[in-house]
Parts: sequence; structure tokens; C-alpha cells
Amino acid sequence: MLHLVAKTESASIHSAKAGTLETLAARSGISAATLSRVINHPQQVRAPLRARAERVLRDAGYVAHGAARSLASKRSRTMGAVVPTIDSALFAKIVEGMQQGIHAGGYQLLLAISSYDLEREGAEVRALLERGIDGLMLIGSAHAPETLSMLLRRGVPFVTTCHHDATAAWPTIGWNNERESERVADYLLDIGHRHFGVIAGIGVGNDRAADRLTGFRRALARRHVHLADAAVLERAYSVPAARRAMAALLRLPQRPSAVLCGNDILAYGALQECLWQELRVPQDISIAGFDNIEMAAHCRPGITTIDVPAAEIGAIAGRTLLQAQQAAIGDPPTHTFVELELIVRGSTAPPAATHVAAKSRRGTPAARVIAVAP
Amino acid sequence: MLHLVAKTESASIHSAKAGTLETLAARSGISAATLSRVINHPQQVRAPLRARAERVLRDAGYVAHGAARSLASKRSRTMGAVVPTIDSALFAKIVEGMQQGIHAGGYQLLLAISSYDLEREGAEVRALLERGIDGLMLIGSAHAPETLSMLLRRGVPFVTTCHHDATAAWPTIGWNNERESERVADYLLDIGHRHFGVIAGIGVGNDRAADRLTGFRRALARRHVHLADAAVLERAYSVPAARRAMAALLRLPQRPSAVLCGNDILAYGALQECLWQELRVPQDISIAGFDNIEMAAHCRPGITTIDVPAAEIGAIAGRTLLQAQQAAIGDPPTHTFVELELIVRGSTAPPAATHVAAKSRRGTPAARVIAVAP
DNA sequence: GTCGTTCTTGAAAGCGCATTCAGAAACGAT
DNA sequence: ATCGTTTCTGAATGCGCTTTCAAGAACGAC
Repeated sequence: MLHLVAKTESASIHSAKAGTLETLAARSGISAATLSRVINHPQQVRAPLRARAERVLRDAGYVAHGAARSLASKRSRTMGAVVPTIDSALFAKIVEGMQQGIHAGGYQLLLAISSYDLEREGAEVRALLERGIDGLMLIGSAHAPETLSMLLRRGVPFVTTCHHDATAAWPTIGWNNERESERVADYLLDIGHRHFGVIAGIGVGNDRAADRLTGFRRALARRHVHLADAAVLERAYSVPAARRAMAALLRLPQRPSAVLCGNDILAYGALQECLWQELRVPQDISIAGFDNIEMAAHCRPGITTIDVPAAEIGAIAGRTLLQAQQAAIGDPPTHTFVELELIVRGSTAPPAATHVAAKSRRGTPAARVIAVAP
Repeated sequence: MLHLVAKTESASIHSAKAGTLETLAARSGISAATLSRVINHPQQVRAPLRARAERVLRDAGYVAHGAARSLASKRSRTMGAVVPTIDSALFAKIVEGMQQGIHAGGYQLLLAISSYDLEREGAEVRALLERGIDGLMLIGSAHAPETLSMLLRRGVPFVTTCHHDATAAWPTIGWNNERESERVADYLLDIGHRHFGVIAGIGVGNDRAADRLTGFRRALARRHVHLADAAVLERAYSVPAARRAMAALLRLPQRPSAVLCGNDILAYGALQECLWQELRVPQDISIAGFDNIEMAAHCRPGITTIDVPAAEIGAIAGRTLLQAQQAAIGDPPTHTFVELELIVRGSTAPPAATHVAAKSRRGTPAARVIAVAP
């Protein structure tokens, strides 16, 4: 290692002034303009000269000065992303997908984290704008008005993901959270559940969490199934918080036969609490989640959930932003509606006889069930 | 929403030319130089003028042009990070910690992903360098020589994390992976295990995985415990891969009484496979991991592992890089040695009598056990 | 061989900002 | 009031690159 250091330090002396195009121009006799052309529009330079220029560039180990490039070309070759947290399999996958998506275009990713705080999000967007990002991905539909206006005013292309809004003036890539969570609830209703508990994400500043809760509520209301206020808990997305919430639900006078969770983290926590309390899932209680993070498939029992193709969403966001670079401003936004699948696993089953006894079981199992795993 | 759009579009017309300092200077009668000073060195401008300038800036909704700033000031206020993947609780937390760490200094994070590929890593570093990052965080000690030389030549401060190397010419923030995994093995040896299986990460281009395996081997060798080649599996960090590996270990003629895993993902997969095969953990088999990701504490049984304070490591990396901005080049690097803790949970226990029978149990339980959870 | 075209190429003009430099203003001492 | 200092302020310069712009080279048609 030390050897390596010594070696490279001598190299640094050697190429100390390898820096600018100007320097190379002076040294090689090829003008800076031509050198620049070779880098950006190779076909504009005739083959022989181009070959020579390429050699010069390569030999000097030339690395362009991004800031100067951005200043002159008015493009930073950088895209931004602001996510609530990256310590979530869902957002991590989305970010990773986006990174891959823009990588093809030679773009780099500037990442910012909002911690589920709209104000903080605005500050981050501003910081990214200041860095001159060429495009931006935001999560969901809930944003401070100034955040959006800042974006619109600067004319920086941006997309919002994890929700769908065909009326938005910018591209959205996602699905209808209300409808999808309705589907989960409908599925549990279909297999006979009538007593529900809900562990939702915290809805403040989080449209996905709020919409999913709304969806749960609507599905139950439509079937005239009562949902007591005490049976609806909003909790941060963490396993311990979910466990505590589940424990609270289990203490309810009328214990739910099924618990709808705002995402798989919550569902996983709920599941664990049941297991630690020696309850059998799904025999004693059914649990459903949302997102289909890796863990949902690999815990025991597996968690019934809605699959979200996170990496793909990120990739689409990236590609959409890439396309927006060419597109004329004013073009109508392209909205990508993402089809989600309900994945039924072992964490859900019809309620035990005692629960169903008084109720008649109507309805057939959900039609859109895609995969059935143990 | 639509309303909002309309509103902001009119705003855009209003402040269309709010752009540059030059423009504001012309409009306000305050020179661009002073405006710039108010932004960067407020104390250099007398209070009355400064107040006026601040109003001008605020009213215009001025947002600096990062590229121009970078070009003129030679600093981009941007730090880079290259991680193997972000879809891992460990790296996600490190990145998030770093983001928080540099946020204080007004820095933004440029994120790149190497997919455990050293060549790709080099390309990403180059791309980040081109963006003019003021500092960089890399994971581990394994890097292409050109990557390091590029960094050293450009004189960009960088740190490497998740390993410790007091001889490195740049700051390292981490621990000794060999030694820590030795500790895990020692603990299992201490409680009586003599038949081991190992599910390690893939060591190619991943010093942490390789070192951890070396540590396991060394601990066993020191106690003269044989480890068959067939009992050592290198696998990608994924639950399904780990499950398959565990299944293979369980088919071994001499079934191990304890399985050492390269990280918690592997341990979790191994655990799940055992459970699905109706084996009791820890009665029938003990499993240990590394990293202490959230799941390790919340699965059943909990996984015995080494706790890695990931977010803190990221934060330290960020702060170190921040400090490096002021520091003179040539200052000796500060290496941060991170103390790790062994966390014993329910996934490990002394081997069943049948296993220990022939062996005498020597040694006392590891001294450095920190927490004991069910 | 000449003239009109089309390609190539280099010189030069910024991109928007930070900063140096020198002049102006303010201040203190006499 | 005057001069010497110190503090402010604005004009001008340049960061390194991309991109006109115009001159020069190459080429084809006659």
C-alpha cells in the first residue's frame, strides 16, 4: 500500500499541470476548441486529427473540469433524488434503480434525504437546484407548494414516483395507493374477515401512508364493516413501533382477526409480535403488508402483500428524466401507470371458525391474485 | 394541484430574469461583488448595505449557480460516496449517516454504486472526480490501484470505511474484520462447538468478506478444529442464496452444530432455511452473523452478531472529510478505530449433548459479550 | 486551372461567480 | 480642519470549458 502511494505521488509530479484543455492545447499544438470537440462532438473532427487528439487526451490522463463544463454547456450531467429515507428497502431499491437508469446517459446521482419532512425536502430541493441538477425525482404527491413552484420556475424537469396522478403537469410514475390498499382489504374481506385492525404509516407529510389508510377504510366501509378508532394506529415505519402497535391491537376487547399494515416493515413487526406472543399466524390472526420487500418473502410465514417493482420504478424515473433532457418544455408529461400485484402468502387465511360463525361468507376470492406461496 | 401550477407559472414569468448576480446588481444598484460578499463573507459588508443586499437577494428568490461558484471558488460543496450497493441495510445506513454528517457543512452527497465491481468502482470514482467532489468515501480496502492513484494525484481527500489500516496514507474508519469474526468464532468455540459450517460473502473484490472468512478460519485453526472445504461456502449476500447454502450444509455427512455467516443477511437466510426444515435454532444448530442489521434483532430467534454502528461510521466519514477541507495536505491521516460489540441472541447456544459428548468443554464464554437478548 | 461549396479548424467570446485591486468613504488623531 | 489609517465597495479579471464565428483547407464541377 505504502509502495503504491509513493508511486502515485511521483506520478502526480509528473502530470502536475496535466489539468486544462488550454494546457494540452499549448503542449500538443491542437487547439482547445478542437480538443473540446473531440470530447463532445467527435464526428465534427476529421479522423486523423481526432485520433491524435484522443491520444493526447488519453496520455495526459485528462479529466474534464465538471464545473467549467456545466457553466459553459448549461448542463451538469447530474440528476437529483430526494427520498424520505434510504434506510428502507423500498427507497433504497428505487434509488439504486434510478442510479442504474441514468448511468447509461453518463449521468451521476445527487442524493438527498428528507426524513419525511416536507420543509426539509424543500431545502434539499433548493440545494440540489443550486448544484444545477438536470432533473429530479421526488417521492409521492405531498410537497410544499414552494418546492413545486421553485421547480416549475427554474424549469428543471422532475418526476414524482410511488403515486399516480394523470392530471399532474409533470410525469408521475406509480400507482393508486388508495386503490391498491383497497384491494388488500377486499381480499381479506373476501376470505371472510370482519374484524380488522390497522397499523398505518404516519400520514402527515406522507401521501402514500395517508392514501393507503384511506383505501383500507373505504374498502371496509363499502362492505359495512365497522372499524373502531382504537383499532387504527399510525406508527413510524419501524419494527419495534409495529410490534408495540400490534401488542396494543391484541389487547383490544374485540381482537381483530386480520391486521392491515401500511407497509411490510409494519407487517413484519406485527407478525413478530404475534409470534413472540405465541399466536399462530394465520390461524389466529391474518396480517397483510404492502411493498413486497425481500423480507416479506423470506420470513415465516411469508407476508401477504402488494408487490412494488421498486428498482424498475427508479429506472423508469431515470429514463423519463433522461428523455426530458431532449424534450421541448411544454410537451405534455408522460404518466407511467405501474401495475401492482397482490401476492398471497402464508400470513393470511380465512378467519378461525369462531370469528366467522355469526357472519355469512360472501364473495369470492380476489380475482387479481397473482402468486400463491406457502 | 392544477391551480398551483398555474400560479407558479405566472410567477416564473415574473422572475424570469431573476437569474444572475449581475442582473440583480444592475437592478438594485448594489454591485455584484458586494452581493457575492454578502453571500460568502457577510462580515465584510457593513450592516446597512448588507441588510439591503439580503433583501434584494431574498426578494428575487436568488439561487446561486453552483457551477459558476465551483469554477470561481474551486470548491463544489459536494462529497462523493461509492458503495457496493445501497440495497443493504448496512450501506444504506452508512450513506444516510454520511449525508447527515456533511449536511451540517452545507455539503451535498453524490452517490455512486459499484455493484461489488472494482473496475466499475474506478469508473464511478472518475466520474465523481470529474464532477469536482471535494471529498470521497469508499468502502473497504480493496480498490483498483488506478482508483487510488487517481485520487492521490488529484489531491482529493478521501476516506475508506469498514476496515482499519493504521498504515494507510488516508483516513480509515472501521475495525479489523479478521479479528472481529475471530471473536464470533471464539465465542462459539467457547460454548462448546466443534463442528462448523461457514457461509461467507464472496471474497473477490470484497476485502471485508475475505477478511471475515480468514478470521473464522484462523480462530478454528488456533483451536485445532478442522474445517472441511465442503463446509465453507461463498455466496452473494442474498437470502435465497443463503438458504440454498444452508441446505447444502445440512446435507453434509457431518452436520455442523454451528454455522458462521459473513453477515446478517446470510445468517438470516441460513436461519430461515433451518426453520423451514423444522430444525430448532439454537437447540439443533447455532447460527451467527455480522453487522447487526435491524432484522437480526427482530427475527425469531434473534441472531447473534457483531454490532456495527453504521450510521455513526457514515457520520464520522462525513465529518472527517469536512475537516480535510481545512486541513493542509500532508497532514497525517487520522484513523478512527471503531469498537464493535458482540451481541448474543437466541440463535446461538451450546451444542446439543450428542455433539459435545466426545469433546471436553474448555474455556469460558467470551469476555466482551455486551448484550444478551432472548 | 478557376470558382463556388462544403468541411475543418482555431481564435475569441462568454457562461456566473469569487476575488483581487485600487479608489472611495469613514474614522481617529492631531 | 487636516492628514494618515482602516474599512468598504465596485470594476475588472479569470476559473476551464463550450460554442459561435470567420478564416482557411479541401473538394467538385466546369
